[in-house]
Amino acid sequence: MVGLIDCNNFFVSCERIFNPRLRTVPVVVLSNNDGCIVALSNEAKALGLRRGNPYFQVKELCERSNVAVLSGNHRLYGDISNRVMTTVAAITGSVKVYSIDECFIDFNIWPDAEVVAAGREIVRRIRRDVGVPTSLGIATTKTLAKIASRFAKKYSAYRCVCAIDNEYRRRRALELTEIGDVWGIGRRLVKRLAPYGITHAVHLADRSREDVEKILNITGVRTWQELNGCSCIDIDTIDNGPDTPLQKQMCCSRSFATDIAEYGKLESAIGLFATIISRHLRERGAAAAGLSVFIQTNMHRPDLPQYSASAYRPLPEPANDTMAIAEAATEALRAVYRKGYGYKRAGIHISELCSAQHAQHSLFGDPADRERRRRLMQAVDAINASSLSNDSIHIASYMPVESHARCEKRSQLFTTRIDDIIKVNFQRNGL
DNA sequence: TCTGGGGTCCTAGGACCC
DNA sequence: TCTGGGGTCCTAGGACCC
Repeated sequence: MVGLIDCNNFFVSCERIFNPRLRTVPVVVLSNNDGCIVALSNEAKALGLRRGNPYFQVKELCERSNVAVLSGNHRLYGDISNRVMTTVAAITGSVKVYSIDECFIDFNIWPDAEVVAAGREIVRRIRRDVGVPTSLGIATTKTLAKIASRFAKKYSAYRCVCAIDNEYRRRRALELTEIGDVWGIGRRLVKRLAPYGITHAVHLADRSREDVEKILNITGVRTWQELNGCSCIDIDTIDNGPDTPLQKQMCCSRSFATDIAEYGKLESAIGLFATIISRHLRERGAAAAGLSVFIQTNMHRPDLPQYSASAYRPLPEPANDTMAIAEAATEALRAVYRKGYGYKRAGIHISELCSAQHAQHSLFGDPADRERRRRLMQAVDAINASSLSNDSIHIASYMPVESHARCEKRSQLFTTRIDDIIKVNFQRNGL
């Protein structure tokens, strides 16, 4: 048996830990730039708000209904996520982190009869030790566990834990689950499946393997197998131990608060992305052999001239130092930039990651220079880590985040910044 | 006259996930 | 005025290899 822990309305729940006033009112959390809603409390959902709503379209409704509106505070969410995962690992011995708010747990360590009780204990401990409400689904495959966790969240009678542990419950769950709610079936596939009368999970599960392969493809067949109780999606590929395989791609991109037309401003934005992405590379002990830069005009404004393009640049040898990345990225930017457009979004994308340790050096590179750069970046990282801002030292062509992104309603860094720790004032003599 | 069969790697694009 | 960001896998097609 495998379990899936899913944190309820995760970003909102993180905010509610440190701000009890938010616990009784509808709350939404916005994306970068305060653009869209990315997380909502149940009260906000009840008002008709949905994930993905552009904020400007629902701003009035939010104000009218006294919705608490927050900008995303991702350092806080990352830290709370770590606490959840650590708490689970302390009970179960291991945990497979799937996303910031989800993890898989191996339930085979308990006898079948004790699975639900063990699950309840995990949920209780996360609530008590971290302060986040969660839902737990338990089943024989990950796709079924996902379905079970939806039931656990949706129906209070389950008291946060739902196990699909026999054939009757599996059939019943598949009958009640719409096909679009199945893990791996998105909007497009819902449309593709509709003409075949496949509207619920049970319809897909009951088709033949050949049919499924014809209508979908090999990934569809895996989903079909999982729905039928045959486990075939490997969680070892999403292991998180020290031997975690390196991810395959990395991307850093942003939308701008206002369109950018001047090349110089775009170059400083690319300088920022280069800074962020090379820091991530160093943190993971990885290096990039090449990168591409993309720029895009505002596609929500068809009345303006549209242009989007990307350009690839190889690096002379795999690198993770900010200067080398920024240099290649700037060169790529020069290749794609066209005058006369207002750019809304830009980014750097790396798809050739390798381990920095085992990188193949260039025959013509200078080992002494390589070592100097490595030590320089080490020093920069150390200084930036010890300062309150992440970016005390940075390359010259760099634009601080605040200057181009809106994040007007961000909460404090309650758990990761010393100045933001909650202060409690005790008063004596009944005052 | 006639032009195989079995591979790999890379890229772009499409689909999905949270 | 105003519409997120960071990933994954799969497929098809082109270029190349022996």
